[in-house]
This record gives sequence, structure tokens and C-alpha cells, in this order.
Amino acid sequence: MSSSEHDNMSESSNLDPASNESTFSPYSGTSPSQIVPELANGIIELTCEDAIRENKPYLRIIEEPVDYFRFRYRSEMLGTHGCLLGRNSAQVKKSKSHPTVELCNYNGSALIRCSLARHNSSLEHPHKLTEEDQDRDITSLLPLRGSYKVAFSGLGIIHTAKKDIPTLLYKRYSQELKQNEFNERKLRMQCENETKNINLNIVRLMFTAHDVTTGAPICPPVFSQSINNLKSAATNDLKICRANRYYGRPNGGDTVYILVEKVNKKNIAIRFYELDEIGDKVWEDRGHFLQSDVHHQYAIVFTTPPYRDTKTKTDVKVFFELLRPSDGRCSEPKEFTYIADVYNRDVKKRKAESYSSLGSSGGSVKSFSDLPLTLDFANTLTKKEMDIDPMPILPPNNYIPPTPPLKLRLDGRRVVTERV
Amino acid sequence: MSSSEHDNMSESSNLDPASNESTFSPYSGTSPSQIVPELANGIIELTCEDAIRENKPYLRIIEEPVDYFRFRYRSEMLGTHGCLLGRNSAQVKKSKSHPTVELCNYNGSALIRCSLARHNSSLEHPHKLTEEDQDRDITSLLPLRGSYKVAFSGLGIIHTAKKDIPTLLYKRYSQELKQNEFNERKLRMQCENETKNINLNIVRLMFTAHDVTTGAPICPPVFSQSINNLKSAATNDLKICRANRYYGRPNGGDTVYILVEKVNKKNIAIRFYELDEIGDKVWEDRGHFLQSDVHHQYAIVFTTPPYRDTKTKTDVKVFFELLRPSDGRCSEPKEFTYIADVYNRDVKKRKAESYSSLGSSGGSVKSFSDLPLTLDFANTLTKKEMDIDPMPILPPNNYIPPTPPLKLRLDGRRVVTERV
DNA sequence: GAAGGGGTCACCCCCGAC
DNA sequence: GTCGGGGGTGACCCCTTC
Repeated sequence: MSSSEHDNMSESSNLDPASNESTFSPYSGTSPSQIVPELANGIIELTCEDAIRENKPYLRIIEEPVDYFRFRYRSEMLGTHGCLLGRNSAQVKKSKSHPTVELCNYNGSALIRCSLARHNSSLEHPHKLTEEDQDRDITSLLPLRGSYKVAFSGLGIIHTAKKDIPTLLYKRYSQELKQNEFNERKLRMQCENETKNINLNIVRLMFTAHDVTTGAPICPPVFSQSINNLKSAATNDLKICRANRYYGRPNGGDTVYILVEKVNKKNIAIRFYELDEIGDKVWEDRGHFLQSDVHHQYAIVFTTPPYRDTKTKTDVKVFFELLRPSDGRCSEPKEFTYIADVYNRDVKKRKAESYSSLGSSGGSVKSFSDLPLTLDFANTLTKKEMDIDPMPILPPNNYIPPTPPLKLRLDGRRVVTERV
Repeated sequence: MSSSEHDNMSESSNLDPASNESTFSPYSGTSPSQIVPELANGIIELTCEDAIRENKPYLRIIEEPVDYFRFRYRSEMLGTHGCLLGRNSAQVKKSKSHPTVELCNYNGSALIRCSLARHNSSLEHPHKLTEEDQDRDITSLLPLRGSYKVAFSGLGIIHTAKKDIPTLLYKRYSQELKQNEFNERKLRMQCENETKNINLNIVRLMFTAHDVTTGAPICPPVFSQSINNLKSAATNDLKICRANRYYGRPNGGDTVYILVEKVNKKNIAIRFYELDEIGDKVWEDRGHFLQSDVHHQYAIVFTTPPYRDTKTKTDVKVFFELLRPSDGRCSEPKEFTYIADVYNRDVKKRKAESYSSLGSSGGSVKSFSDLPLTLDFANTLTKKEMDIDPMPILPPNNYIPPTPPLKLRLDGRRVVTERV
């Protein structure tokens, strides 16, 4: 209902040559939805503004990637399974967008590289980006048809097997360090430990700009918003597929069966809330269930919380949704109606609504068939039980590592790059 | 309720020396539940009777194994996960039984071997039996404390990885055949094909008796009933864990949510039935749902069938259960009550039961809250959709291969055996 | 074919009862 | 601890639909 509705994007991968003005303002030539581009973190925004003031080159993201995407193992890459779209891609065909970046305040040729960074640091992620069937750095040469904007279409995210990651890190570090600068066994241990701190279900795109001839970085990198692995119960899209009832009594305690997409019983809650006329949240409570009421990750049996006014004289429309405490994400809400108890209603209403015949359909008064209630449900979720990833000891979020230079080789419009 | 209730077994692994009479009757010295022992197939029984008539030795199964057991991969065998029990093991502790076999009409020493056979042929199964941490043939030397009965306790079933099976078969066949009797490539192909026809989720125990000195078979083998892998959706125990309602209207169409153990949406049905006073089935119908109403193998939303008498004047107790068409197995039934429509009841009853107040608990008349009903459900399960294993082209069920002789080596009471 | 999904195999753990 | 289970996960393999 809410989060999937966007303006039908005007930015697409077919870049408009008319918008190719070398401007200092980040607010030019884009659709209304991008007047305030969402940046990966505060420091980038500052950097941009500094760059604008000082007339220095900078990168800015014009189209963010979608926030949910299925990471694929290399063995799954025989066929094709769709590419990473832009956040504003329309569901309908023919208006797809792709992650897009613009190099501002710059003249002449430049090379834009797209790679994967970790979600909570600027370090490289062990997963790999892929472009169609090619297995090399994802780069694009600018200007492209006169534009300094480039859309990366056809991207996929290759899920590196967990067991391969320590070795991968070891290779990387042992190459970077001189032969005598490290102790092999110790470095291997460090890589094992670092592996534990890498979240394999969240990545960010990292864009870097390089001088075409030297490979030297032109400006600081920019990072996209996080992209969550759609296949993992820790990061997937929460969804209530179906429920057996969408109404209950104001004193709560009604049993509801919901069928949901994969959840983790240690890290899931059900939030009821009410919005007033202007959309502000005026009440909130939780559905009650035990971990054992979560059935194999795909169904939850819970009891409704009491409404804030158990003697309400009128029916009240509220919402309920899934909530994942570890990252605060929630599902699309479902409507739920607290049906005012017939004895609390105004006399006029009571006459009209009560005593409707058993088994008739379509009446506005529902009856409550789940009585007597199952008692003693309690929401026992505790911080300890939720298995939240401990915050790893890593560079803070706003630390930007120096962009390494690239070794370049031209290959048509594509540039083959290697780490120096 | 029904299938798990048995006499509390008197046969246990502690064999009673008193029952060690060399008798010709298979009906002696066992508990009432074994007066008619269940034999794996008809031909065995004939063989037994022939053997009895002719005074020849024969094997008979005294305690069958349980029919559901979790097969474990070798990598899961670090800890301990419980052993294969006898079918009549009591749920309460201290009265466990184990698969038990008796060698009849025989004097002197004999060696009883237990191994795994396929469910639909007498051929050896690629899975392995294990006994505690030992990895060798499971054998026992008879007589044991004067008895010709032997219980195999501490058995586990090791799940051979599917990808390893062609190689395993190839090794076996290429050893059995002479060097020039086979074409390597062709044999490998045959092994690939044979692998497809082996059901890795069903095994049977095969018991063979051997002369201690020569290893020659003493009598034909006997086979236990099938043992199904508890972890596979194709063979596991069907179970309705929870349902949101256990009653409905006689004309049916009420929506029921059930939470179930892992099922295959292409191979599952819901059967309603009614028993008369003497336990005969007098009515049967199906719950209606689409494959898409099966939620990730763990929940089903269905609508109830109409009762045979939609105008019943009294409430009717019936049952519903899960049914797996491929093998005809079903879950424990749950009770379901068709509540007579209030207008069809006898006048006296109507007075007492109708118009009870909304929201009160404990009354015998339930109300129906799921109206209006979801329409247009239809049970569309067809034979074609059920993905039933095709019957492989293999020896018929009653074919018994000649028992191969064993190469023997004594090691205390245990005998180390090798295939000749 | 493309673009999405769902299910499975093999493995890795977890827990509660002793 | 260990026993006797049980649930979840990573990697992979398929299947629907267009």
C-alpha cells in the first residue's frame, strides 16, 4: 500500500543528453522524487556540499538500487534470473530503471567503477557483482553520449560461499602486505574472525571515479543504500500473506492465525497500532505469542492485544504488521477492526445491529467464535533471545578509505581493470 | 489416538531363556500382539510354512522396527541421536524394544546378519546400518544365552549422499563381475539409471542366517516392514499440529486453517469421514483447497465439505485427517463437529441453545465467524499432479535373491564379516 | 529463452531432560 | 556433560510463468 507506491520514474537507463549540463547543483535535471537524493550516510552529503562549494568533482547517486534482491550463488548463474533494478523501477514493464550515478564538476574522460561494500563499513564485500556473463570489474567510461550520468544495468550479486571467505580475505591481505609484514597463521586467524563480522545478507554498491590514464581516484566514493538478500530470513521482506480474521473484541485476547513469509521465531513481533485522521500514531501494542506459536517459520498463532478503550462505543479501524526487532523493518500493515461490544454501543445502533441470525452473511456485526480463549499467552521476546548480530569492531560508518588506484586496459568501451 | 496404541510389549531385548524351545510353530512363546506376526511379504510366510512342514530352518521377525525414523548423514553422527526402536516400544521409558528376529528349526551355532534392503526389491540399499560408533556389518552370533532370538539394539541408518550412489553401485558391480565381463562406460551409465530408481527415503531391514564356519546361508532371508525417513516430505509422518476451528455448518464451506508438518502440495489431501457405533466408516468426503492454499509446506487453508445430511437435526461428530495419495498414509485424525443448524433442530433443543449472548464462553452452540465464505474452491488434485514415483523396472517384490555367503572372522562375540 | 520462484539435499546447530 | 531428539541454514537444484 505505501512503500511500493512511487512516482513513475522519469530517470531511466536511457539517459537524456539534454540534461548533460555540468552543473554544481545536485538538484538539477532530475525528477521530483530526486530533489532530495537519499545518500548512504551523512558524511557523503557533507563531502558533496564541500565539493560543490569548492568546485571540486564529486559523485552523486541519481537512482538508488532496490532494497531487496536475491543474492545468487555462482552455481545458480547458469540461467538468468533478472538484474538489480533501480528503486524507482515501476512494476509494469517498459519503465525499468537501474542504479545510476553522476560525476559532477568534471570535464574530460573518467572511469566509473561499481563494486560491493559491506553494509556497516566502507570495506570491500566478499560477494561479487556480475554483469551478464562477464566476470570482471564493473566499469563504465565517461562521458557517455555527452552525459556524465551512467546507469549500471544488468547487475547481479553473486553470493560467495561462507566457507570460502576466510581464504578469500587471506589472499587479499597477503597480496596487499609485503612478504615479511605478516605472520601467516595469525593472519589466517584474523581472517576467520573478520569473516564472522561480515553480514553476508546485506551489501551496498560503492561507486568510485578514476582518471582514465592513471587510474587515480578523482573524488571520494559514494555508497548506495543497503541491499538486503531476499532469500534470507534475517533480511528478507516481511509479509503477512493471509489471516483467518481481521476483527476482534475491544478487550483483545482473540486468537488469530496468520500465514507469513519466512520469519525467525526469535526475531519477530506483531505490532498493532492506530492512526488518527492526520496519520499520526495514537496507539500501539503487541500481539501476544510464544516462540512455540511460530510454526516452522511460516505461520504465527497469536492473540490480539486489548484496544486502548475496551469500552469503545463504535468500531475502530487499526492496523497490524510484522516487526523484526533486529533491524526495525516491518511488513505491509493489514487492517484490523475492533468491533464495539454490542452493550456499549449507542441504543440506536444496538437496535439495528444486534441479534442478527446465526449463519447469515454480510452483516456488519461479526461474532466471536474462538471462545473460550487460550490463556496465558505472553510475549516473551527478550533482547537476549533475538540473536542480534553484535556490532563488529570495525571502522565507523563515516570512515571513507582512500580509493585505491586502478590498473586499466581499454577493451572497446569497457575498461578492464585490475587492483594494483 | 489409534495407531500408536499397542499392548505394552513383553518382548524386549532382554531375551527370556525359558522361551528357547526349538518349536515348529511360529505362534509360540510370544506376547499376544505377536500371535500373528506381520511379515514383510507373502512369499516369506509361505517359505516359513514350507520350512515348518519340512522341518527346515527359517528366520522369523519377532519385533518389527518402527515405521518412521530419521535417517542421518554421516556428518550428523558425531553426537548420538537415538537408535532404531521396535514397533512396540512404549513411549514411556524403560520399556523399549528393538528389532528382533528368531532362527527356528536350527541347532548349533549360527550367525545372524542385519543389513538394509530397498523397499521394493530384495537388493541391497545404498544406505548403511550403523551400530554405535562401529562401522562394519551388523551381526550377532547365536545361540545367545541359550536363545535363538536376537534383538538388534543401537542401530542407526546412515543416509548415503545421493551424489555418491552411482560410484558406490559401480564399485559394487565391478567387484562382483570379472574384469572382462563389463564395459566400464556402460556400467557407469547403468548405475546412474539404477540410482534414479532407488528410493532413498524408504528402507527395509534384511536378516540373513549364516553357518559360522563357512558363512553359507542357512535359510532364505526375511525382510522387515518398510522404515520411512522422518525428515523427508515424501515419507514423513503426517501431522495436523493445530487448527483454528473444529466445527462447522452441515452445508460445509467453512474455512479452516491448519498448521501441519511438512507436506508436499502436489501430494496431499484432507479426508473427512464419519464412523458409526461399531467403528465402520459410513461417510467420507474431502476438504477443498488449491495447491496455492498450501503455504510453504507447513499450513493449509481449506473449506469443509458438506455433511451427508445438510439438514441434520443434531450435532454430528466426524473426523478429518491428512492423506498422502502417493502411499495412502494418513495423519492422526482430528475430531470435527457439524453443528446442526438451529432451525433444523428439535423445538425443545432450539429453546435451550439458541440466542445465547454474543461473546459468552462455554456454550455448546458455536457461531460461524468466517462468513461470507471464500467461493470457488475446488479440489484439483489429479493423479498426474501428484508426482508419484514411477514403478521402477526391477525384480518383483516376491523375488528373493540367493543369500551370498559371508567371509567370517571371529572377534569376541562379534563376527567381522566381509562380502566374498 | 527471460525472470522469477519454491523445494531439496546435506549439514549444522539448538534444546530440554537427564 | 551426554542422550535423544529437533529446527534452521547454506548451497544447490529445479519449476513456473511470461
